[in-house]
This record gives sequence, structure tokens and C-alpha cells, in this order.
Amino acid sequence: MPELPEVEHARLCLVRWTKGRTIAAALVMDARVVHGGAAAGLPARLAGRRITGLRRRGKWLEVTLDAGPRFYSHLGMTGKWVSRPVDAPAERFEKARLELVRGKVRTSVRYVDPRVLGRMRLEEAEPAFWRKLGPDPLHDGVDPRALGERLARTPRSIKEALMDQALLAGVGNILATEALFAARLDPRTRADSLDARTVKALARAIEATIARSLALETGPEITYVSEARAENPFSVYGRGGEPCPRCKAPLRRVVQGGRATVFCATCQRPRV
DNA sequence: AACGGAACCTGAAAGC
DNA sequence: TGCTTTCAGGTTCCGT
Repeated sequence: MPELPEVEHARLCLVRWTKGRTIAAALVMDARVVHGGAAAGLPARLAGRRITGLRRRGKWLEVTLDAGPRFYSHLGMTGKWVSRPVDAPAERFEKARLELVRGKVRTSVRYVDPRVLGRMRLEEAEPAFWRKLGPDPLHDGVDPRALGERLARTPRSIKEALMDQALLAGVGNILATEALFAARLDPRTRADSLDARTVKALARAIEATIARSLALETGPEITYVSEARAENPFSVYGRGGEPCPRCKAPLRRVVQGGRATVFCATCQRPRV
């Protein structure tokens, strides 16, 4: 589900819901959401810890604690955190829960994940998966020179390269698809064939697409395109067969690296 | 090292 | 109506 904009929205929600509060109790209803064999020990290791803040790198969240282990959360495809009154009934697909306390006020944040592709991890030191993430486009911006250098080293398609979390952290299928449309760049173009001018246009398109997606994330919770009542807000993602919003030619759908790509074969070209 | 493909999971929507 | 197939915004592992 979530890519950088949704995860950033989740981070901002979690800051409001959890920062400065103490974990009175942690519950794991489905051990599969806790990776690294830490499910059984998670409640004891988190109980009593105070949440000092929330960091995000790409699609990963770190719930920073006053002491003890490092606590990471990845939302996978369908994971989300929600805030509920302590006595509210369990959510459908609820997999884990943090009961929080500050003074006399008790609250509850719950991790919901139907497909269980998301994960939490407890780590003693900064883990390799976090260190290996590339620059975060929102936090660090997209530097065209650095991006160009990385792209020049891979013969993959530009679409597949953009989704490589070591190259840029947080770009997923939607962002890659939309940014390539915004840049008018054919997703099948080899990454190592792009000239500097094209890379620059692409870098700007990625930043603009993230800013636009972020602006859509206004509600008090995380929402996904696929959820009921949510209208597809994207230009081409999920619109295979529909007319291109720019030139009206029918949008094509192809599969790259096992993921669907929608693009306009008429106005998206091998170079910009 | 680098690639494609499958696995991990389950629900919703589309097809028959 | 109900059964089957397809698809889904992610990561990781496995074999070549």
C-alpha cells in the first residue's frame, strides 16, 4: 500500500498519537507481523518505554524510544496504524497494539494489516536494512547529479531502477509510474541511457509527484486508493486502457519486474 | 553480481 | 447466486 507519502502521513499521525507517551502494554495478536523472532519478547521489551519521536526513511518508520531496543515498522502493502479509545473493540485484521499512558490519559494505537506483508522489528543497533536505504526524496531532496550517477550504473529499465530502495528510498509503483508520466519519460528506457537533462527533469518530476501525493493525505488516518469510496486521484496509475490525460491516446499497461506499469506510448518518450 | 520468478498473505473485484 | 480467476501501492529468497 503505502509509499513515501502515505508513510510520511502515517508518521505525522503517529507523532500526534504517541509522542511523549509511555507504552503501558504492547500486544501481539499475530506473531507473523513481528520479524526477527522477536514476537514473543516484544511486549516485555516495549513495556515501560517512553516514545520520544518518529523517524521515517523511505517506507520504513522508526518509533524512537527513551531506552531499550530500536523499534521499526514497515507497512508492507496493506498495513496501517490507527488510534482508538482503549476500550474500543478490536479492529478487523488487527495484528498488534500499543496501549499508551500519559498521566491519567490512556490511549491505544493499533496495527491493522489484512495481508500481513508489513512487519515490525526490534533491533539493538542501527540495522543493515535501514543503512542500505538510499537518500529519502522528501527529506534530502532528489539530487540530479547523484541520481544520474546511480542510474548510469544499471542497465535496468528506468521504472525498475526508480523502485530500487537503495537508489532512492520510498519510491514505489505508484510514484514511479506517476513521476515518469509527469516527466514524459518512457518507463521502458534503459536507466543508463538517460542524458543529464532527462535525469534533471525526472528528479524534478519525482519531487513534484511526492509533493502532490502528500497534499492528498489530509485525513486523520491513512487511506488507500483501493478502499471504498476513494476515487483514483492519479494521472495514469490504475488507468490502463483509459485515454491519456494529455494526448487522449489509450494508456498502455505493461509488466516490468513483476509490477504493472501504465504509461502513454505517445507522449512518454525515451528522452525528455 | 545480477536477473526473473516465486513466495509470503488475504480481500475485493471481475469474469463466467 | 456462486465459483474461479485476477489483481493489489512491498520485500525477500531461491535458483540460474
